[in-house]
Amino acid sequence: MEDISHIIDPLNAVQREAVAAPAEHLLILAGAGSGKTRVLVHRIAWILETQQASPHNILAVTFTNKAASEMQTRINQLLQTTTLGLWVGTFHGICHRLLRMHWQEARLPSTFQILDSDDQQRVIKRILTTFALDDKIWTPKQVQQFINNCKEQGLRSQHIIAEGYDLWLKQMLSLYQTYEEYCQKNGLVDFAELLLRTYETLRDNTALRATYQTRFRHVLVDEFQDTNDIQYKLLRILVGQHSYLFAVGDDDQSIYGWRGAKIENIQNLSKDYPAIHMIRLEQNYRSTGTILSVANNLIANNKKRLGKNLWTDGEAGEPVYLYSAYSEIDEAQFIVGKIADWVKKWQEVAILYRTSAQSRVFEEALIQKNIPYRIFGGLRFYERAEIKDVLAYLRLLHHRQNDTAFERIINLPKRGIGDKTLENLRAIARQHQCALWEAVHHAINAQLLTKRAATPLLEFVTFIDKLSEQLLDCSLSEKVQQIIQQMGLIAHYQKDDPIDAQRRQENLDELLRATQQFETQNKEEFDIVSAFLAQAALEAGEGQGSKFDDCVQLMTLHSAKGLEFSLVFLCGLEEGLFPHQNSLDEGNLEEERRLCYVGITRARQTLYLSHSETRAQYGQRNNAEQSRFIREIPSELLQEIRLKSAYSNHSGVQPSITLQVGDNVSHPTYGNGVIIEQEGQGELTRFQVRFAKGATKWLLLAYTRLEKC
DNA sequence: GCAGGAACCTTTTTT
DNA sequence: AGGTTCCTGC
Repeated sequence: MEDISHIIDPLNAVQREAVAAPAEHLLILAGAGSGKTRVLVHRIAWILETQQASPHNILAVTFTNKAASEMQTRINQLLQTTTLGLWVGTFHGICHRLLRMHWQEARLPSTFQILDSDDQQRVIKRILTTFALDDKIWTPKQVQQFINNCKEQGLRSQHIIAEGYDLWLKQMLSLYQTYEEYCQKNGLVDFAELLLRTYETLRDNTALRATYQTRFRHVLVDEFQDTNDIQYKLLRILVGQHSYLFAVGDDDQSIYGWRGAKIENIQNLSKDYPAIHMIRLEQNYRSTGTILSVANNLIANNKKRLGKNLWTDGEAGEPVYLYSAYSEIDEAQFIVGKIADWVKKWQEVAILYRTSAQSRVFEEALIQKNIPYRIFGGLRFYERAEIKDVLAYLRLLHHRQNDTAFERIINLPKRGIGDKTLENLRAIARQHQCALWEAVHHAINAQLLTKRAATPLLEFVTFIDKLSEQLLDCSLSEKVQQIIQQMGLIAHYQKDDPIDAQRRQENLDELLRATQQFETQNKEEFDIVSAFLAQAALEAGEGQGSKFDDCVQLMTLHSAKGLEFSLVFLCGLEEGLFPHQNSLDEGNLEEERRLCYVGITRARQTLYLSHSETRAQYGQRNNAEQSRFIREIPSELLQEIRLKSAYSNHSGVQPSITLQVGDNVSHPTYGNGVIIEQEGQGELTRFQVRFAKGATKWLLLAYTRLEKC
């Protein structure tokens, strides 16, 4: 046996127990910062180096591409050899791979295309118009959600029975069925379909199932608490009689219930695999004792838990700070002020918030102080309109029957082909049971269109055919380059929005670079265009290229999962915002609390919590109550930086009522102004202030921060 | 068919 | 407030 000390030695006793456990089903309940990924990676290395299995026998599943690539990198680092045959990937990536290999068994055309959620919505929109339903009630979004929900539960339209007179369900089912037929006919596979189709194929095909059950002797799953129904079913079918499941998860970090993740799957494991061995990783290596204590106290308020208490043998560290701001602008300025004092790397600092809309004020404050920052989330690279435009051309060149691509670019750049003409084309396509591309030829041959519509259409198809022929022997990147140049896309964006055009141009350059890179990395690929398009759909790419290597990180709590920072600001802790009103309405308070727990446990060294007494939302300024999550943290763990001024008698900060009519004042949110009227007494004194910016406001002294100037 | 103004709607996000 | 989609008049 080879020397395996390098795999075992860096681990603590419990981690070692998990990594070197005998071949059996294992559930690792790994608390935040307890070395979850490390255990997974070392487990794989241990299996390989103790020669229990070859790379070929191992399947490791993650939820995000980022997690998958990190795991692959760390495995390679640890083993110092290539691990050919080892499958590490996302659920979707792995299913895509299986379907490409077994398209016949899956009853798919070999050329099936992946529909991203944007494409999916377009298809649904199109179906909805043919149903002629009230579009106020039947929105594409709702239908999309219904279909995806069904698929995520493993249900086809024919499996659902609408009882009695549930007309809504009946209508949804008929839409779902039409959608299924449309996708099947056109060889389209949406994200949920990748999983469902793989599941069904393995379920219905004994030989294939046996092949993979024998092959994958070890199935390892990361973030198990995030699995939904179909993912769980898929895992169950992949793990055969002689295979072992290694599931790593943390019920306290389950924050994706709203998109179908089932915490119950963790409990189901013990039912479905009675012999499963449960190991708890509770020692935290990330945060200070105080931060952990805050996290533990908060999460203890949740009833639905398996129970777990994180501990550390490190220092208690600094207290956790709490700042009560007057407005979200005050909050941002305080936080950015603290960041400006930070002497280590910017990338060690994160501002976490509940909703993306909160990022703006921070952005402005950071720009003002000249601090580099990066906002995560938002539109991702391959979701950008200009990228999707070029890829639609590529799709159409490659596959003239692709209606989704056709519809996207038929009038882009503007060719004078509008909705009416397109509607006619759709009708013709339906009539002849053909693609829109062929419908154009029918229409022109049979003279079904006005000259005004026919001329640009004929021009369009001729041009595409010509371009296609011209690019036949070109490489992927040459094709993309020619599309960008010959279709006049840049000029179109220039006309559309001259300010945005520069950025779009840069993105297109980036796309070109990505295709060149893809070419060099996939030299032996037979159908490189399809491979590239699939990758673009499955890996939508980062939100924005990191313009700076070292910048402050701004992100929602959801995107912060799995990351850690020395200095963390968790802001907007207000009732209605965090916990969010919608979650409260839907009874999902516990998930919000877990989200808060995730946020707290991101911090290594210093954690600031903040809330604001007022907040501008939907164009209105409202008073905001401090979040219950703050109240659930024992006050001795918190150090308040500025006490809530309103009505607090223990604050020590008396609102000073030395202002009077005629005084020039400044306000952190509205700027400078002059007091023109006064009413009320004591804490309830109100001033009417006319601000230089034009607004005149009544302000309750207790809730605002007016300063004489 | 298209541009520009009115009405509408605002959680989280991956694949 | 801001962004998107919808509607109307040219």
